[in-house]
Amino acid sequence: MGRPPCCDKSNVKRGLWTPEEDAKILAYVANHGTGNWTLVPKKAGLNRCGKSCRLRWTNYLRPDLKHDSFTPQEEELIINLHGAIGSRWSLIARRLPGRTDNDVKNYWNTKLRKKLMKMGIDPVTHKPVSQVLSDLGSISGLPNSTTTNQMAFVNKDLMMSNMVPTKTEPSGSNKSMVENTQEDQVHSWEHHFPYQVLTTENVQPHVFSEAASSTSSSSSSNLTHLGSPQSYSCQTPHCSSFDWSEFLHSDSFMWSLNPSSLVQSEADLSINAKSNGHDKQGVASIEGCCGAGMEYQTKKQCEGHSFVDGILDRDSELRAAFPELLDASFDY
DNA sequence: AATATCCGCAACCGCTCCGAC
DNA sequence: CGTCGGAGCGGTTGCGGATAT
Repeated sequence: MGRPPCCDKSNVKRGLWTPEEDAKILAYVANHGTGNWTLVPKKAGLNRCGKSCRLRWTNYLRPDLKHDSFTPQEEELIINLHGAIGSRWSLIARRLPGRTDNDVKNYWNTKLRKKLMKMGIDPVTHKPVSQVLSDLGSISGLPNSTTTNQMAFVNKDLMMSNMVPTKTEPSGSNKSMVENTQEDQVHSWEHHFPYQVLTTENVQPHVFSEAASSTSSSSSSNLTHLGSPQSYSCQTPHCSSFDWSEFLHSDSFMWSLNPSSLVQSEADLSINAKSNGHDKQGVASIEGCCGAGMEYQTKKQCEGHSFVDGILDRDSELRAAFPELLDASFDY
């Protein structure tokens, strides 16, 4: 039994707003302020759902909104924050005065996501594509048939895009690579696991052919590796037949794209990794995520802690944090 | 010039959160 | 403590303009 609709949708106007309707909203808000949007249509003389009125106001009519294009600084901030907290658009938007969550979300989906994919970066995990593929292939103890199915839930757009990592971004906007955080890894799980339960046999050949055909030169070795079914028999980082460190080293240049890239440590990210709810903790937590993280990477490097070591450390941490994923009973 | 395709944005949908009762 | 309902959120859809054929 779901909750009843907020209004009678058959009797309210939908679609684009007219200047007259906008004027009514503006006049109402000027006189009464915002709040209790369900009453606004009636009081303002609009044949619209209250929810629709609220959206129109918050996404378009609010006087403090910017309507010009995103600046490179805003762009970089969005990428960094998305890397840190994922698609928490409202939280990201709060860091961008004059922008709404809808603005940020649309900008991400239409511009930034594609930009990252062209750079060979998975926009979901903010990891190099080859590493994402490696991660997918390295889930332990899977029979070949299951493992090949995993490939079908790899971001289709990613497969369709130019997967060749490029050292130089033509536009010169080599956006920050965000070092993998535990949260990123959790995001990876969150985004990819649900798809594993799907029956994907019909997709699989397509995906593999996409992967193979769209791959060339520098990254071809990695993907050929993945495209070979027998190579899935054992791909844990500690498996003798597969050296993850060596594998990752082949992409290490990706991680030096921008030495001044923003990075985060787990300590910086106090955000609850599983905070899918609209927790307010995240608001405060992201405050510190764009600064101090730099020190973390530098410190680690100074300690002789290589990037690959970091990945392996985090792999161990993740395995410790999610032991059920290693449990044979955990059925994909 | 006409048509098809792509792309960006505004708006909608369905869900969760959370405060009031 | 449970229910109700407003508010807010993220994902998705669909329209209209831009671009390609």
